[in-house]
Amino acid sequence: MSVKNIKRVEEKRESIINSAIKVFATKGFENARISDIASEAGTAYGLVYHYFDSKEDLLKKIIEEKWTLFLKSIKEIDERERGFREKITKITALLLETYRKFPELMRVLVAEYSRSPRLIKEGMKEPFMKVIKALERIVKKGQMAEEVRKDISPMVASLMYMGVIDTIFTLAEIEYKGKFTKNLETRAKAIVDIYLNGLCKKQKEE
Amino acid sequence: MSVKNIKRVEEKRESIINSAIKVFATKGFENARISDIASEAGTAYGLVYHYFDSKEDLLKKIIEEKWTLFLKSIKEIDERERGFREKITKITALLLETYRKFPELMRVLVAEYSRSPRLIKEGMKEPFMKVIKALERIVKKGQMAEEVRKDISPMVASLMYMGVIDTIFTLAEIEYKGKFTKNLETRAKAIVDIYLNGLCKKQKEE
Amino acid sequence: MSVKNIKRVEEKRESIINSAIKVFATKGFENARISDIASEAGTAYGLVYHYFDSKEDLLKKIIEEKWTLFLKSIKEIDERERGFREKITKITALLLETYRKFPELMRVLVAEYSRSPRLIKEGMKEPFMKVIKALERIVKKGQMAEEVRKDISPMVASLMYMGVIDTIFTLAEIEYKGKFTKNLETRAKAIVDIYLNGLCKKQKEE
Amino acid sequence: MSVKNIKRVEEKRESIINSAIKVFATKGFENARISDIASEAGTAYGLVYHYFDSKEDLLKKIIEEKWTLFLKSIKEIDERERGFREKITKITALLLETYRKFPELMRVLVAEYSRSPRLIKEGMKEPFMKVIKALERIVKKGQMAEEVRKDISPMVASLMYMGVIDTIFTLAEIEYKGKFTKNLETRAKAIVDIYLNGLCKKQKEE
DNA sequence: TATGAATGAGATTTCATTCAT
DNA sequence: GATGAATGAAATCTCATTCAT
Repeated sequence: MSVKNIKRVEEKRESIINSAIKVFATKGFENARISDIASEAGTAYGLVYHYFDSKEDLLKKIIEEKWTLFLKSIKEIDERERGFREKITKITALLLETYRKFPELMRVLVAEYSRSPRLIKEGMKEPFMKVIKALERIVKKGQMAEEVRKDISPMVASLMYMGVIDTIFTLAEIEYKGKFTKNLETRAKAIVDIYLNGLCKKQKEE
Repeated sequence: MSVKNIKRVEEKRESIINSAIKVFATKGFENARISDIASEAGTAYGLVYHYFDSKEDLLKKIIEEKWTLFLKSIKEIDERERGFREKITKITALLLETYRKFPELMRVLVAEYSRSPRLIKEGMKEPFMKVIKALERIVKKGQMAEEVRKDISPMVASLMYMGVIDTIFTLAEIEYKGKFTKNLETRAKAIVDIYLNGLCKKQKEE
Repeated sequence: MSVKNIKRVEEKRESIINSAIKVFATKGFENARISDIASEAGTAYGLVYHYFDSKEDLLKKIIEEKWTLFLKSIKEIDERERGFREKITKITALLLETYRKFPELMRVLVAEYSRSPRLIKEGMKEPFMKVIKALERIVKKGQMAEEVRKDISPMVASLMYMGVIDTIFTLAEIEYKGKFTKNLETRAKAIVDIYLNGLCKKQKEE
Repeated sequence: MSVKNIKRVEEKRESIINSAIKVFATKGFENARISDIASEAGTAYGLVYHYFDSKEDLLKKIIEEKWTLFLKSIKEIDERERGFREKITKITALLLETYRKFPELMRVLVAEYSRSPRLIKEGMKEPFMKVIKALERIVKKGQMAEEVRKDISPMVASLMYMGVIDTIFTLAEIEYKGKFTKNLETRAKAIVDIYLNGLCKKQKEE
């Protein structure tokens, strides 16, 4: 096979993945039809089965590939940035920027973890859990640097960060119908700020 | 119809609702079959259609009825308790206690809002939004009493509180397989504490 | 049982029959639900089964009872009137008048014979065939009186008369939406006139 | 797709249509099951939904396609033949010949108009009404040529012609169980003759 | 690779009918 | 008589997946 053909094949696969993301985000996994995805990608539906084993496999590959990309970026941010606040700020900026560009992608990635996790088939939570683990390491370093409270388990702090991101996207859907605006960005920062500094005013005696 | 019969009918309806909650929580709405719900309730599947128009109607009624109960309790707590922290603590205790007793119910109620809201059919978000509105009033009072930061919009604070609850249940699923333990309770409190006081240590100069 | 009760029972049965006629005419037999008929009659649907064995039995009884009434009237007209034309005119007037008063009834009676007759369950064509037989006798007398062509079999002439009636009702439905008007009456007479005198002008040499 | 494949696909579709005609004619639309049609056509029932949207769509397509064919033939006859009687004779011959070859088809086509027209879903009466319109033009020309009575509206005359056809098929069902015989043909001609020349003897004084 | 015809398990929903009260 | 809860057979329709071309 020529190099050009390999590229064309890769493009086709990519195109199916992107269509699947759009359809999964719009209709949800159960209501997404392979034929929707195929026609969105401009191919015959039979072709989907050349690249993926099944509809579930397609979702699994999306989750795996995309979370793995984030994992890489998160690790890079962890290495590059100094303080915990800076790291969280950068990671949030990355996720928001991705949402701005590919809102459907983020909806799929986050929806698929925040649904009742027991429903998630084996092999789909691993990529997400790796991200949690990476976040845990960041929290731990923050605790060692006396920047983060030590009475909170890193796992809990990480899971809650993902909840924060989920909340931001829920807000985006409810109030902004998925459109990214300056206003939304401001509110997103406020949500992260609650996570970091709390909703209540500092109590004097502390 | 005799009083006894009315009661029996009400029990049957209740029994179908409870079975539906269990099945929706276990398999998810899309994968729940009416026949699962019926056999769980010990009735013929046709009977489900005596009480509910469709599977979707069944979910809608559950969401409506149950969130409405919470709405009532939240309003009572708002009236009874003084400070913002006390109110949030009491509401959280109520939700956790309900989770302890009926984990499937809480999974259904929360899952149905945290799904991409666009997927939720009209008529299902209203009850949830009423709860958000009730929380907003609580936040506003907290701001007026100088207990809550005024730079956060009540709507954002309320939505984030629901995200906090969601995170608690996600944790319960991931780490405790849905079983309620003392340990989980402690961690739940920690999560609410982050929401109220922040994850980071207080900065001296502030 | 008191006389009053017998009457009340008879009224109930009548009321169910009339509701059934309305519903059968509106939705067709297959799409008519027993519950439609019952609620139209203002009773519980279970009660229908006190008076009739099944939905099919209900239709059968309607066909039988109502066609039998017509059969009686047709025989009376046959005895009372002299010429063939007079008899046909009187019978047509009777059917039209009934249509004016109870269009649904006529739609049910005629629809149930003009549908592909093979589909009609045993026991439903008998009453209709008795009417055909009565018409045949009228035709035969017309032939004996040299008023009716002798080259047409009475059975064919009778069947065609029913087709004429059917055509009138089809016209009423298509052009007048089932409302009886003076205009419709004029056209109905024209249709019967074609039946009696032909559509074409008389040929001179005949 | 190769030419051969296109042909095979077309054959399959045709085969489903023909099976549907048979089943609709035998059991009636409401009682016809898609699985009956499919097994009659020797395919899986799912395939029916590749070619048609629903059972109703299948009937609609049949009505449309087949009446449209007749419409074409009727127009041709209108152009080719001279007198009104000749045209009616030829059209009748066409319909009878089709009945001889495909009795189920004719039963479906005619049954679907003679059912209470209100029951017929939108989009099904149009093709039939086009035929009526074509017949109306034929009647009008007959009137202009002084061959047809002018006191009859062309619409009424056309509708009645369809009633005549319906009567012929009813006769065929009742007396000949759907088998086409010489005898039936003679009687069919008699029925059309009544339509053209009337059932009664010419009155002398006219 | 690419296509889309073909398959059939499986789900929802309807509703005539029964029957306990 | 009257009611309507309960039953479950049966029908339509969907759609993931296979596979011949």
